Amino acid sequence: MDDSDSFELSTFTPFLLNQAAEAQSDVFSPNYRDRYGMLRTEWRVLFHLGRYGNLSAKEISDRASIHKTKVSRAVRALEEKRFLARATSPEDRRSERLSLRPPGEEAFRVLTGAAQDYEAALVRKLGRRDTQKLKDLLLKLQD
Amino acid sequence: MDDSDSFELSTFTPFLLNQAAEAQSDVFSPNYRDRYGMLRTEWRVLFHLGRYGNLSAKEISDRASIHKTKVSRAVRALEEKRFLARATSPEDRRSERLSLRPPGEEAFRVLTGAAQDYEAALVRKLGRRDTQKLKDLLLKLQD
DNA sequence: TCTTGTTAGTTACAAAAGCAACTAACATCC
DNA sequence: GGATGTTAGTTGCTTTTGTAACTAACAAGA
Repeated sequence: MDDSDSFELSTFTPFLLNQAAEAQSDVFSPNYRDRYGMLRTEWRVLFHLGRYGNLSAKEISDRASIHKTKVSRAVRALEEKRFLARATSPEDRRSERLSLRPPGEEAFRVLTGAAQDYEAALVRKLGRRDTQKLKDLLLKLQD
Repeated sequence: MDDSDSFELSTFTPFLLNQAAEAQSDVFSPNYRDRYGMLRTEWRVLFHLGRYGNLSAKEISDRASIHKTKVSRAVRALEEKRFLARATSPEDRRSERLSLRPPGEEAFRVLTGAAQDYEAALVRKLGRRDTQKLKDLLLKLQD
């Protein structure tokens, strides 16, 4: 058998990664979608603000590797939901300080709880060592 | 510190998976995008036909877990590139047998080669054992 | 044969993402 | 101070995806 015959799709890592990422997203996305009408990017932005405090859109974009236009739209959506407030930064008026408002903080708590439950279920499924191993490898993959 | 403080984004698996999947796709996608003007779904459909022989759209959809509308559009795009041919199935006229034409087979060979190179680079980066471990865990995640 | 239900594949419309161009604010250099 | 370049964020337009409705073919039971 030649090379192309022996090359199984199930061994092609980008494909596996994509499948796994979509499958996991399908499992978790109902938490933010059904309950708060949020998109994935909105959930990620909310998470960053809740976890790391007030940030600018640029900082979120850099930290989370999300394109600035996606962040811009997510911020507007979260603002319309009254989940966050914007305040022009005094030292640089191009930039805006984003901060969660009480409903946003509440959503952050609920979703973070769901995320922890999700992780706990993952540990039950893969075991603690393998779960950690998976994360380590995924992190290593990003360099 | 309370729970929400201690929950790091970098430990949330769906986020890590998504980041890693996007990063790997950014690395590999130029192979099919720049050279053949293909989208990811087209590459996946091409791969299935090249690797597993003639299939129907439904079979590809099931095997690859790609929604039938995405498969339908990818098949049309590949047809327009003269990469595949359709033939109504004799035993069920709703279904179409899809088969690669010579240019499609050529693209399949080229891209499969690139995929093998990609995997080889991954093994150099993570090591053979860890690469296999990663794949095993990703597969296990999909149940 | 005539319902009733299911399946393969396509299409139409809406939602979302990607990309480039834009504005306004800053920074630097002369 | 004025020209030049850069940065934060937004907007407009195009491409791609998601969802639901649709057609045509099949299947099975009365």
